Amino acid sequence: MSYEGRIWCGTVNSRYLNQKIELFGWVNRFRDMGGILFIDLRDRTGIVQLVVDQNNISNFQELRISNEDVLKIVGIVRQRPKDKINIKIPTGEYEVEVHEISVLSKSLTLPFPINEEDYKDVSVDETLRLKYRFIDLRRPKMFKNLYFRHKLIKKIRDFLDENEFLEVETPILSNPTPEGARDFLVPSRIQKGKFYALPQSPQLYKQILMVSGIDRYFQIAKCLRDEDLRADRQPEFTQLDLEMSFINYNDVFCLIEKMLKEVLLTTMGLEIKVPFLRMEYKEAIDQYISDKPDLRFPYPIRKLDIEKVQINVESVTNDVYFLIIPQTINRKEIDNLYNSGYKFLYLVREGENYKGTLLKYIQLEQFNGFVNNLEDPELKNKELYTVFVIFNQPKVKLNEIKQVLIDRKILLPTCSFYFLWVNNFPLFKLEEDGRISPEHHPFTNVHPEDKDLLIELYNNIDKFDSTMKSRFTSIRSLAYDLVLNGVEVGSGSIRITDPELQKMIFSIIGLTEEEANSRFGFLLNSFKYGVPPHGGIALGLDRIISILLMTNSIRDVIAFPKTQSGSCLLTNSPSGVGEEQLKELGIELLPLA
RNA sequence: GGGGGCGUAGUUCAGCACGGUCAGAACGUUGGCCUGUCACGCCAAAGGUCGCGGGUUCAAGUCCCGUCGUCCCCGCCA
Repeated sequence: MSYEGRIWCGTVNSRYLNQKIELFGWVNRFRDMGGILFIDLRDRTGIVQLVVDQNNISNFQELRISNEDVLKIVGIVRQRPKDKINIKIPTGEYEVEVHEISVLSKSLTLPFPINEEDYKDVSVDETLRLKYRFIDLRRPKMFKNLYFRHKLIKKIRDFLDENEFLEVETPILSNPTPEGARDFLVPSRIQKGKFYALPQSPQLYKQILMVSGIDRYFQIAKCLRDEDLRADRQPEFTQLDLEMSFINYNDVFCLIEKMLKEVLLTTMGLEIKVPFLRMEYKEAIDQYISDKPDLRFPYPIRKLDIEKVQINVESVTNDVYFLIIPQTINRKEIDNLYNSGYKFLYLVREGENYKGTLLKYIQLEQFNGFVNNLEDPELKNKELYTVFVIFNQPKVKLNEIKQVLIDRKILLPTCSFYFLWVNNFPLFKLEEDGRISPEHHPFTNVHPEDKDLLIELYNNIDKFDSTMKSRFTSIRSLAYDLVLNGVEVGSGSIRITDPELQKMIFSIIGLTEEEANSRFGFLLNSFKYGVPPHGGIALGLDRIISILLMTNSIRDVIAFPKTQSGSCLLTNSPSGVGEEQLKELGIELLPLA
């Protein structure tokens, strides 16, 4: 074998011309021509063609090569004749004349094809792929995904290292974290009846590390949440978790922007514009009906000022909203929308040509004046647009219309990747049962401009009924999300370091001092010994990688993912455990319902 | 917890709405031939309890009920 100077199949080139080399790999395909045998030998770097001539190989007749056998060969790299060059593969100018060949191991016939050509127009059932994940990962596409993931994470580590960050590992056997999801529990054998919780995030530990003066911490951290799965949600997932001292949120934004710019450039040659657009939470909800707008489609839903733009419809009793798109939409699609139940007026302008139901309710000149005054970078060409107007309906309807146009690919994205900061999330949300709970987590700092409001509401909380409690949701926090293509890919905040404020928050969310101390006492205690102001963020790496690689689900960028019911089809986890093991843990199972 | 899709040779699928020559195709696999192929070609062959269980019917891949698996979505979760 040869570790030193190993030559990879996909890298055979002129450097090795006429040299005797040793190659290892899998039989990707073979073509037996009778007296001559061509083998495409594959490793993770690619394919090279081997030529096995019966004149060179003594045991030619006994060779019973089959696909996916593992071979070791020794041979001479040759230039292929001009008319025999295969331009489809990087090594296509060369081939290896085999002098020695040995089959290191045989392979059964694969349960599904992995050759890219065989694969082109078919997608194998994912159940099968997951059961035979070891074969699935041989596919160049899957290897590419894992390779990219590796490189991205390595570059992130390098970048943060250069910026004085320290990677610190925090425990997996842990206590419940304040993220609000269900915990995975691990029974303690030594202390029967007690449980560890697997961390939903390293949140508490990283704040402790700030008290410890680590100052800049990060971790490529496994996070675990016992909630239902989705295409972009796994019970265990990987976050880039980081925390910094003596910073404000702007520092976090700049750091992440700089990091992503550098990392995406070096890993995929992608140039992204920084700084990313920053949008107030309120604005996002107001204009895009979402706290994670997809600004590849930068068309807000806006209120029409009917003082300035008259709409002569008698039945307008409520706000009028409009959506303007810088392109024309044909009649058929508009009819389609209308027939699927959306009620709207519309106007399509194409040069001096105006069409649509809105036409007879407006004064065209006035309306054009209004459109021309819209400050909308997407509306450069104001002679080509479609406007939808609705009234007496929630503006969500207009957003749904936009979504239908996107789904039907009538509206096309204006770019491939759009990063966005959504800033100043509310500090609290109101639960259905009337409780106030943290929108992010209870250590999120209040926005300085809203601190007085918080104190005022807090002082009057006893007088509030449930409807008045909703006033709490108007308090802004120093929490922010990073959004990529309409997907939340990161979340963070500036934390509370003022004990009085922290007490207030616990009190508002209904946590008694006792409960707070039992859950987070160690953190609160540490804050008594000199806590620096700090904040941070966690980026969902699986999601980011999945979006960048444009895979259908995050499963395609995770080596061994779980199915929607939380199973690993490769290992058959989760599985039952024996009586003995349960007994040792002091656990008795209830009968299955 | 709820809604929806899918489940037929090793694989990808057709067949199901209208029950009865419907056990089919392609690729793959196996055997044979072939010294320049590269998705090699040619000849031949094997291969399916139609996810599982029950029901309706003279008759069930096909209709009904249940169940299991998987995928997508809502709830939940950043």
